[in-house]
Amino acid sequence: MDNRSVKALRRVDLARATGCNLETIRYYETVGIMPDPPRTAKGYRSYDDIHVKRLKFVMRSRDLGFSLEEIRGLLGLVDDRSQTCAQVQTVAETHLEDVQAKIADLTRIERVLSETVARCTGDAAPECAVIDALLEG
Amino acid sequence: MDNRSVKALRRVDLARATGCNLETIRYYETVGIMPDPPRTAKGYRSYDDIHVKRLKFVMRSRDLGFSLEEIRGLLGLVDDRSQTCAQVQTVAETHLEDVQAKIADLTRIERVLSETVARCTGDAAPECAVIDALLEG
DNA sequence: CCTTGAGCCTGTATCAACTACAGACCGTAG
DNA sequence: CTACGGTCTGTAGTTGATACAGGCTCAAGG
Repeated sequence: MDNRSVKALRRVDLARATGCNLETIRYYETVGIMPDPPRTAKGYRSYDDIHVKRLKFVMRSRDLGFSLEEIRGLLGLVDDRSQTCAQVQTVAETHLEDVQAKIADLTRIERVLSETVARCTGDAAPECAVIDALLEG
Repeated sequence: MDNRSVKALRRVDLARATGCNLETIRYYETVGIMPDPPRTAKGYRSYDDIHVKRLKFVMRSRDLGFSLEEIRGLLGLVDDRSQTCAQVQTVAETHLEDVQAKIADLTRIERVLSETVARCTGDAAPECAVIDALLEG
């Protein structure tokens, strides 16, 4: 009988299965993003597929720029599935607006910066358009 | 005789003149971004126009997303003006590339996020496209 | 049986860039 | 005189990890 899918995983296995840093897993446990896993008689952490799934969820969310606070919220909604969709939509839309605001900020910065750099002669002189812009702003 | 321009400023005056947080000024002093200002007989910090100028430079640079490390570098070039332009150009161009990379990242995130949110029905159901995307990714 | 190496455990320190607070002192106006 | 607002220092907290120290355990190879 094939029970690979319920095989107990060590921490290093979980790290390999997800690509997550070993220490980061423990960090997520201490801050409550990941549950404290069951322990073996000797006190070793013992993981299984649900941990792999949850950690992947967390990593994908982090990859999309959700904060750990936001992820905590999303996980709560996953765990307690009632009225989920509308609430998730709110979290995601708020985050989307944050991301769009950041893009707008960075785009402004990019414009100012590239305009300024373009005025740079790049020679060995002590006069520099970038410095002037920063000094006179 | 009008000597407003050389009037000694207290820390709170410097904060008001620049819009910088009071505590941030001290922080910049401890990390060497701002010089330790002269003290009065009673040990109070005493600032003048050069501090205002320098702090404004720092704040404009921060606003453009330069790290304190990068700003330290720029300030060094301002203080010791020899071969400035070419070196400043290098710092600014590297930073510009960082900014562009961040914009690219965030744009990818924005696309994924808005596509996912668009599939959201937003109703009171426990099924949610966002959660599914994060779970199955 | 013993050693070796890999893995486990905990706790603590470090990073950026601030922010905030505690506890004490000072200086001036009413 | 006392209240208020300012100053000083030192230290802790924030976010999201990452790294290391010091010690324990386990499985495989000789």
